[in-house]
Amino acid sequence: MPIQSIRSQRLYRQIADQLLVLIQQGEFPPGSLLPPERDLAQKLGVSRASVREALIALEVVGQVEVRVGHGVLVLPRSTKVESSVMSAARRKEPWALDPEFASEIELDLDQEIPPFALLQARRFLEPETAALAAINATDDELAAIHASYERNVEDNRFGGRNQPGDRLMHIRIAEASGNAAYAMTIKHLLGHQYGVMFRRLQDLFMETDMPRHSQEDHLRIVTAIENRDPDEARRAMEVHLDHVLRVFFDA
Amino acid sequence: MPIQSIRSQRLYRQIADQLLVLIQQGEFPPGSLLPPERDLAQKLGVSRASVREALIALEVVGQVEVRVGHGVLVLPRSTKVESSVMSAARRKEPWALDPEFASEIELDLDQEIPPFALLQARRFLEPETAALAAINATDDELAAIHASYERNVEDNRFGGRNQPGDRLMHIRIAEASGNAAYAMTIKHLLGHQYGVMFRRLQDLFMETDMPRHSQEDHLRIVTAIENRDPDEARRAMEVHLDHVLRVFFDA
DNA sequence: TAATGTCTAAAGGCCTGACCTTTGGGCCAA
DNA sequence: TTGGCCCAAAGGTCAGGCCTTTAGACATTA
Repeated sequence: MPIQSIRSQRLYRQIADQLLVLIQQGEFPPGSLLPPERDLAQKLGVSRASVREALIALEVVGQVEVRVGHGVLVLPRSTKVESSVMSAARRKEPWALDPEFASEIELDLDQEIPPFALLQARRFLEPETAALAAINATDDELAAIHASYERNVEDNRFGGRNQPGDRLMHIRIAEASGNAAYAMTIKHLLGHQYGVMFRRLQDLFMETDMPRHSQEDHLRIVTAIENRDPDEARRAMEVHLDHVLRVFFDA
Repeated sequence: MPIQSIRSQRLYRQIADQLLVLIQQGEFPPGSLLPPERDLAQKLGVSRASVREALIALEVVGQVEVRVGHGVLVLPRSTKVESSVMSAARRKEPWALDPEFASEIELDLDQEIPPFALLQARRFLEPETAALAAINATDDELAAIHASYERNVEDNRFGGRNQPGDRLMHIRIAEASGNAAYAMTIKHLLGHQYGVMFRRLQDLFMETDMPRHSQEDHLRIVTAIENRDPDEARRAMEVHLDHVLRVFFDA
């Protein structure tokens, strides 16, 4: 008689868990700010005190940084957290690691990567994911892509420097490709775009009219995917990333 | 002129620090209960909410355990962890994570990915890295690639089921592409090829003459890279991965 | 007598609403 | 431009309340 021990998780842990998931899914990418405590409390249907407790838990493990009077900053995944999480995964599946293998290879997966390298990799990868998305996306996924596009439009309206909607859209497209490996890869690549160097470059090109330009690109991509036109989706994504690369290159 | 940055520590950290000191001084030895939250709040002259935040911080780092309706239990802890917690709290450095907490958090970046998806992604990505490696590899990197090839030959001689040399070679090639983002991505993709499903499929095709076949493929790739022939390297890698895919597909 | 059920004080869990402090951007004057 | 001022927004903290769980005292029953 296997009895399921019911453990009503304390609220702050449930909240922290949920926030972590959202962070991992690209809803709140590293470098962005979480919604204000008050908003979170309202959206989650809990009190602000509980949200604060969750944020403190996340702060203690190095996932976020709370800045007084400013907001809650999502930190890039620290290697420390990553590794302990991975070791947890390992515990679950003992086979995960060939010790001999691991010791030889730098499994330092979170080393800083030059922005240009990241963009080049995306330039190679994402046109393919866009084309696949045009073929494989479910209706839900189409809706998710469109929602992220709308969000990006919002971002631009307020002139936000950090564009969660942008990144979210690229992630949603990869997810819609029907290949989880692509989705994972894009998430990783985007998760890395928050190093110091990237920040500086980003500040630079926000001076230009990149955002509007970018928005037109995005619309073209979304439209192509919704029209189930893989070739056009691929082209549109290529054009978009070429624009981004161009701005970086000029800088 | 060393300027002392004045930073009014947030209350919960001051409280947590003080509690840690008291615990270390034996005021609240491991196994004992802390005073009730309400008492602590009164004695420290702060609100109960702040005390709770401090307790949660201590709980997250595994220093105490909060038992509903009972009290706050002091856990035994190595001094090493304690001190690093305190200094980390001030410096905002990533710090050791309470294993229990970590295991509760499911980071979905480490979700299992279907073997086929992984292979397809590699099929798309690796021909490119091979071509880039043929162009950009340094002499050291060429040597590393060759060494991993030799090792794979060794693996096959002993008929090892788990082929570290194989994976190593693919990683070395990606590293030699001159783009750290590709290297990281390949490492991630290969790091995922140890799920249960993959293992089973692998066992299957080890029955075939795949290893020898694979070794020929590898030689062709290595040779092309060493000859600085990107097109041939790309083709060779495509052929190799098509072989692998074929075996999987038949299974 | 021993097992079982009931009551209750105390402890943590959570919420509401208020007020304070810090931050950052906009605005205006020097 | 530069500097100062103002103000909205966001986090920091507090007070007090009500709910839920726990564990032990106490009463009940076989």
